[in-house]
Amino acid sequence: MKSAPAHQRCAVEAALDAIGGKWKGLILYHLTRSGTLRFNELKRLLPGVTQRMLTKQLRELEAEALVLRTVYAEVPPRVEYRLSAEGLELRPVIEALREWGVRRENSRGAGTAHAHAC
Amino acid sequence: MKSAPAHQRCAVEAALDAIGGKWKGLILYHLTRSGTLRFNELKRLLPGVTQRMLTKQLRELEAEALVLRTVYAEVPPRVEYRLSAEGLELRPVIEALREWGVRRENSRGAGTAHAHAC
DNA sequence: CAGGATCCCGCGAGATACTG
DNA sequence: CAGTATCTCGCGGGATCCTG
Repeated sequence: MKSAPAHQRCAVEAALDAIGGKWKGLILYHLTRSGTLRFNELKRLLPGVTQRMLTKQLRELEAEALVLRTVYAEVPPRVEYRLSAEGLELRPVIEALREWGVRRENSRGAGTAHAHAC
Repeated sequence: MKSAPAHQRCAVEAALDAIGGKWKGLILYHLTRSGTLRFNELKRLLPGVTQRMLTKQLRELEAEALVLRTVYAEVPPRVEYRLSAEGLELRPVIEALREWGVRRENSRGAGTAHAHAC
């Protein structure tokens, strides 16, 4: 737990603290789409992320109880990540954000073609 | 021609790029609530932000066409910030985020009293 | 009041090597 | 495969001073 700055935090501030990390938004987005993802699957979906950063972001999301981590005692090891109940409640937020992004994308390059990789 | 990163950016990625800065979420939130805010008003609403950072974040939001900046030729100078039409369309996102934050806040400290400063 | 210009430091984050 | 452990560097961002 982090030391509170003794400042009256509003809900939006707290929310942004929980999901505002560099890769957290995208991680949550991909988990809402895929349901369950292994470490390397997630890594492939996040172009440019390093293992170190991905691990760190996942650990923080886990600490916020937004993401669940399941380790299977196998060889080779398998670790799966999925949203917790609390994390699933972020879906409306993510969906609204996605819709905004799509509308924005369309109203910009009004003529050009659009391919969606994700 | 630029060397293409050859990576297909999705709408969510682009959206997070636009509003993912350190203070941008909170700035947008306060602008949705207040409609119009002067520089120092905004600064007071963001505890811990420095002028430098606030200026930088506002400039970036302006460059993304999410925030409009109006300068009044007065003495002392007055500068007002408000959301553009495109920025206003973020309201559903921000509102969904706020609701999530409030629900989360309540389900955590289930017994304790809650005062809302903002 | 609303910034711009400078200086400067810490740590965020990349690269690499190693491991259960 | 899914991570830790180190070392390292750059720049994000704070502090301070100046100005229209």
